[in-house]
Amino acid sequence: MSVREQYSVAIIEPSRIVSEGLSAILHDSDFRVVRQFETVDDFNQWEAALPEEKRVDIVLLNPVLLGTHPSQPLNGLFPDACSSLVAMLYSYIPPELLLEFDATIGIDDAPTTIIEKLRDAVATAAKRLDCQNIDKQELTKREKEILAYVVKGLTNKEIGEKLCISIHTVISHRKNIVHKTGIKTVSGLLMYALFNDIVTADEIPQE
Amino acid sequence: MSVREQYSVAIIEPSRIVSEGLSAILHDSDFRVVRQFETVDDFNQWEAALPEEKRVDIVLLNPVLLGTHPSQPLNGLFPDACSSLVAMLYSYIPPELLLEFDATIGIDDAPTTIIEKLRDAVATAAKRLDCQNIDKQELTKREKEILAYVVKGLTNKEIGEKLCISIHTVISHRKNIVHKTGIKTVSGLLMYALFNDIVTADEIPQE
DNA sequence: TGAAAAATACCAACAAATAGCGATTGTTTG
DNA sequence: CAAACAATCGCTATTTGTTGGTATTTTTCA
Repeated sequence: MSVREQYSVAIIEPSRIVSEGLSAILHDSDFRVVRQFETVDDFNQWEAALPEEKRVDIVLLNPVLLGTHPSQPLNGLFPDACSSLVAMLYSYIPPELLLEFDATIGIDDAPTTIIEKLRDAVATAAKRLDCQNIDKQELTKREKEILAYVVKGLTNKEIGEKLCISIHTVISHRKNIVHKTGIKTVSGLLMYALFNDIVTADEIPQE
Repeated sequence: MSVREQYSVAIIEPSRIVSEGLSAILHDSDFRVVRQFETVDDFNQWEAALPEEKRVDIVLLNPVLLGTHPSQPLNGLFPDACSSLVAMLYSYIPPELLLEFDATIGIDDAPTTIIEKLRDAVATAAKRLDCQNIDKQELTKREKEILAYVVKGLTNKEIGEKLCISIHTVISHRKNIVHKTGIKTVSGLLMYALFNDIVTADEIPQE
């Protein structure tokens, strides 16, 4: 995936208006919409028939299509995480469902904003690939979730209550996080979390 | 605002369904919905006529009523920030618009979740008031020195050894730092230290 | 379908941090 | 001078985190 290349985009979006609008906006950019789908199943069917190297660079997906249940379909969607996943938002989506997306586009975003966000998303995906290849050990989804709460300053007990798991489990996850990253201090973990897009700076309570 | 008090709530929400639903859910809690409005103007008119001490504890507001323009109406809404402001979300709202809210309620939140979030919101508002009253003081040179070591991940004992002072002194300094800044978590302190040029990012050990 | 990985849960002993107290010694400053 | 502040040190009690285990259930995937 070189820098000056045109990036291919697939849109999975139930609303034709939104779908067509996005296509129009991306028409004059270096993002090329190769196909539009109305359901995840349609997309999966199409994608399955594709050779590995013809996979799209970006999948623009409306999270409502995933239902309220968390990330089960997502894991199946991108086993190798070779594509960048971007959420198209115009109805309320619980924040925890958005964790696995590389970016989110709002219904009232300006065209320039949208393109900018897509650029960020491919960069994030590229970084994620690097991390997978280079990094010794990637954190699991659950571990990232725990880490996010840790650097936000919640105690183990609070995290356990929030995720409805025992404090022992939280402690176990923390042990694994420390072991995998080799980072023992909260400050170091915060830097790691910021650097790896597990949290953003504005999520850290300054009070 | 004592602990066992009933908190008064005003709802500003264009959808009657949502508005009534919230009222019903809060009916059996210690939150009392005193009035429902469909526009911000309606609310402002009502609120203006109220004596200071009769202001509601919580304003539950649908952010769509604020338009896409950022927080101008919000500042006017609560000049003294005596109330807690909670967002009612069921359509997409740009994240930056949600910064000034003490909490956000999603359309699919369970009643217990809603009540929990409202409780958090009043706590946040109370803390915000405290911060405003005890206006922030500057840290002393020694305190900054301690803070630098804290965010670098040294323990109190290590800091004491490094500076050739007792661990009790370190603890005292830390207490003063927490009290002056109002920041209790290491992550928050790191952000503070970075923001105030007490440390730089590359000084934070990522191991 | 069977093995591996991830998530879950628990224990015990120890280390570290926090809260709430007080107290002494300088230094600055109105 | 007296008051305010900074820096130092001390105590007790309690909470929270760390470390190094073991073990079960669920999920994933080849």
